Amino acid sequence: MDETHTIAALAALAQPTRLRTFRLLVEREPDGIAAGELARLVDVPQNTMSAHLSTLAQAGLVRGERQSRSIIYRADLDRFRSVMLYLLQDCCGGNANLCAPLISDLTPCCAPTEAQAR
Amino acid sequence: MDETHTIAALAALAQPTRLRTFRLLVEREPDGIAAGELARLVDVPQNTMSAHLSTLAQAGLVRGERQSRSIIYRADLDRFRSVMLYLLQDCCGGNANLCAPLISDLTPCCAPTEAQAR
DNA sequence: GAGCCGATTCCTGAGTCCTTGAAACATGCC
DNA sequence: GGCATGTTTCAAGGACTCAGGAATCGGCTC
Repeated sequence: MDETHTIAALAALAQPTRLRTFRLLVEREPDGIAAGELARLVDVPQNTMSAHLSTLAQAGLVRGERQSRSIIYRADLDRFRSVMLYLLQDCCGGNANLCAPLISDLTPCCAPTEAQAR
Repeated sequence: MDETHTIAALAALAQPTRLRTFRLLVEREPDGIAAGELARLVDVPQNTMSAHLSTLAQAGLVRGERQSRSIIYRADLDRFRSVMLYLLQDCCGGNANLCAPLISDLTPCCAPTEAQAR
């Protein structure tokens, strides 16, 4: 994950329709949602949604897969996680105070299990 | 932290000069850096930097404080952290798999101490 | 093949962002 | 006051973004 990719991801998420869309897709992992249903859920025309999905896809945050007539979109959690990590990296390189409270806030809801810890 | 503020923060960071500037400020917490020195470090004209700093300030990510002739800018880590939390919230609300590896990646460098844990 | 449906592509007008020269403002020092 | 320094504000042009109507494409069913 480098600066260019991070900028693309941030720009992709810095737009109400796209942020909502992406959050819907994160919620619905790993099932995904069809493009048309996304348009309905977010209440925008299909072509508008298509343009936004293409932005998100270009940023690597979502991926679409054709399934008969529909195209099912899914969030790429790995990519999203690495964007977050890139942004939080600085804290490791000199400012542990940034991450520590964040981890504290995050841990109660979904602490890593033994199996997941590396 | 609501959607509007999050969008503003993401848009503010989704620009190379501003992202670099913000990361410099995070590194240099809690000392801060003067506007002019930031312009020199990032290699942009002073007025360009001033415009970017004003965007970052409007998003709540940085704050400037006059100190004699200079204006010292500092990153607002609390604000930044709450943006991150907003983005990661979904994982708590339905998708623990997103956060767990992130916590694992983050913990080695800066685990919360007893005093900081809530 | 004909028709339909889901999705994308093309296009265009309106709006916003980025940059930078020039001007203005604030502060400190003589 | 006069001047230098650090910073912001103003204005303008070029580039990019967003939304949605119209046309097009791909795939299914009959």
